[in-house]
Amino acid sequence: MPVTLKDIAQKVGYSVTTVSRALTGYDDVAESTRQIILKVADELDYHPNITARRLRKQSTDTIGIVVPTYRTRFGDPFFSDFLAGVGNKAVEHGFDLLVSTHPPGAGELDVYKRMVMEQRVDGMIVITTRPQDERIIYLIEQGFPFVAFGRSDLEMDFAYLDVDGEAGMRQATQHLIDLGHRRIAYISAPFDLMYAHHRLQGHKETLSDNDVPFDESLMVIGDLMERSGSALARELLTRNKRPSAIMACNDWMASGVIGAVRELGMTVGRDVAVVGFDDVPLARLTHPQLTTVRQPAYDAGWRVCEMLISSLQGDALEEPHLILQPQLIVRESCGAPASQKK
Amino acid sequence: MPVTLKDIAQKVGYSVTTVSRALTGYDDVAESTRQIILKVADELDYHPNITARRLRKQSTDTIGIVVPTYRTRFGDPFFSDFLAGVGNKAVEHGFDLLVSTHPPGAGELDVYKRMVMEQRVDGMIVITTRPQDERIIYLIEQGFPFVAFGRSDLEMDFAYLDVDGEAGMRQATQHLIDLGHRRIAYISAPFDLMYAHHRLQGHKETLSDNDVPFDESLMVIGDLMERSGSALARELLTRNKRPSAIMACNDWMASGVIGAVRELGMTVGRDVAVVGFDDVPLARLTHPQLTTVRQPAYDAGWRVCEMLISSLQGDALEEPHLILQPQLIVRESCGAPASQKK
DNA sequence: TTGAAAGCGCTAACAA
DNA sequence: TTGTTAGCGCTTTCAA
Repeated sequence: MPVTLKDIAQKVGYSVTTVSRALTGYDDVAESTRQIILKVADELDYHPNITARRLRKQSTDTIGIVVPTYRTRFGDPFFSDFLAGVGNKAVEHGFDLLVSTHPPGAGELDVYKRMVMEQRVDGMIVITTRPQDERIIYLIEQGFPFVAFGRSDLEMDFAYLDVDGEAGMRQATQHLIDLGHRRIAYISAPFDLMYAHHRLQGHKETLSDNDVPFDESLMVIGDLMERSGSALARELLTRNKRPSAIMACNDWMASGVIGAVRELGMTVGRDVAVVGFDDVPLARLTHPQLTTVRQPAYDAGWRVCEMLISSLQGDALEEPHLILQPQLIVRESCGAPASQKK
Repeated sequence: MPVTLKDIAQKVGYSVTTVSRALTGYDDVAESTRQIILKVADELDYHPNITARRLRKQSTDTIGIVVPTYRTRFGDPFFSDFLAGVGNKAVEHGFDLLVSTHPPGAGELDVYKRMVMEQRVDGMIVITTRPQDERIIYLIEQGFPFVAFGRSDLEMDFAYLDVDGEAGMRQATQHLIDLGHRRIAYISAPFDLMYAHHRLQGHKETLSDNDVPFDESLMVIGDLMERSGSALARELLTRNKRPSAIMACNDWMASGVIGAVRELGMTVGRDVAVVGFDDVPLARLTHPQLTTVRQPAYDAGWRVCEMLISSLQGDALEEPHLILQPQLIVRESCGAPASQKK
């Protein structure tokens, strides 16, 4: 049986209240009594019952996050680093992290509702935002504290941190154009993800800035998995007028592209340039190493969590809309297109 | 303000007790009253306060897990799949998953103590077990429910699920020997991890079974990261009598080995065979594709969680010591050693 | 079939 | 400086 305040109170002969106060560090307890109480609490190895405290305080000091699990894994390897950042920040401030997974399909919103309505958590972190995001709409309507990783396309205002996908794709596209590429294929993420729009926009604008027409037929949509990257690349590269470069919306699809290029007997970086997005650890391990756009996943998780904790502690966020700048990491998977080299 | 039982009671004119009973599905409530209560509860969008229920029931329906975060990421990419498995299983049974991270260093045990003593969770999952595992000793001493992923080297008995690392390394080593390799380097995991011992044992036994002497100098210890794999490989491959094959205790180090081999101007699979362990998604994406031993991470997480939930629900585990068999996945990174091919 | 009362362990307003 | 009292929202005897 766990030790309670009552046990200590009985042993020291003070009231439960006094014991509580002594242990919580109030200054209206005589130093001598405090010493006795502390000593006994220590002897008995007392730890407060967190549930009772929560009920009384009407707050849980817990942050909720729902991680999409696609088939048998985290939807995106990006999330494990993001989650590490969130977790470390939460621990630092004494917050618990309640992680729920949700296999693909409907019912995602219910997970949020449950966390909110049953008062399991004090605030939530929303990831993989969508243009019309019902989770965000719900949380705003409920007036429930949350911070999103990613923007949305709603009228309503809310706190978020995002990585500037537009700028990221600008850098990447410009890089390819500078290398002489004109026929650039683009493997997008599904457009129900908000970042797919930002990234595509950056891509299009950069083409336009350089007077390269955007060729609709060179844009295809992948499902973020490696297989879809390789399948789409195979299709793109066996066309009559094949692209000289392929950009993918994440590193996993890009690595699939690399595999497909190899299978077709071409050489990445010479025959076809490949660019990814995210800079997950994998990107350094492909051959040739992948040129990609670095998103600071751990850092983003850390800061999103920080924003949420600040607002939970009543501090108005001095900057409720944070945009981190991604960074083009040039490795080996690009190069001047074959035609130029001759 | 959230709706409470009291609100409903007031509205329908019954006592809180009756409302509680009606909502919890007791059969000693008149059907007519139940209907009214259910209707009003629905109208008011009532959801029970989970904290109050927990305090009353003295149980949290929450499972705790502490994920080691090494620098800025999960210590092992393996964990994200494992965690997805745990999470999906927990959700399925209505359990919450409380995830704590712990940056490297001391104080790991304190995270466990806090979860246990403050009664945050009903049971725990322990991962990355060690030969003398203070966390396991602690949990056993406390009589606190837990299931470990991995074995230990303690006198005491406890429930665990493990992957048979010995058998895994047996298969891998035998594979290399069958291909004609005799000088096989072995990059171990640190020996404070229990599985490092099992895997090495499998390796040694297989050598011995095939009358290949174990050469102490060919065994080195890595830190599980890619860099250490490449550094150690560089060292091994620039020796006078260099190994014809290198086995690594996980895929990340193996991918580092592949990189080092390439840098040294040798060819993986022809000059040097490389074998990994885990079969993380990365393994299919290296070039050449990595021959490795598959650990079913998602499945392991799923089943560990299932074991824990069973025992929390009072069912004695019919099989408290589960060993999953890993599977050698032969891809392209091995081959007959160069000398044999001639 | 329903309700009153007690209490899970804690904190906090108020009184002494 | 300390104690009394009340109550967070729920479940569960026990009695009516």
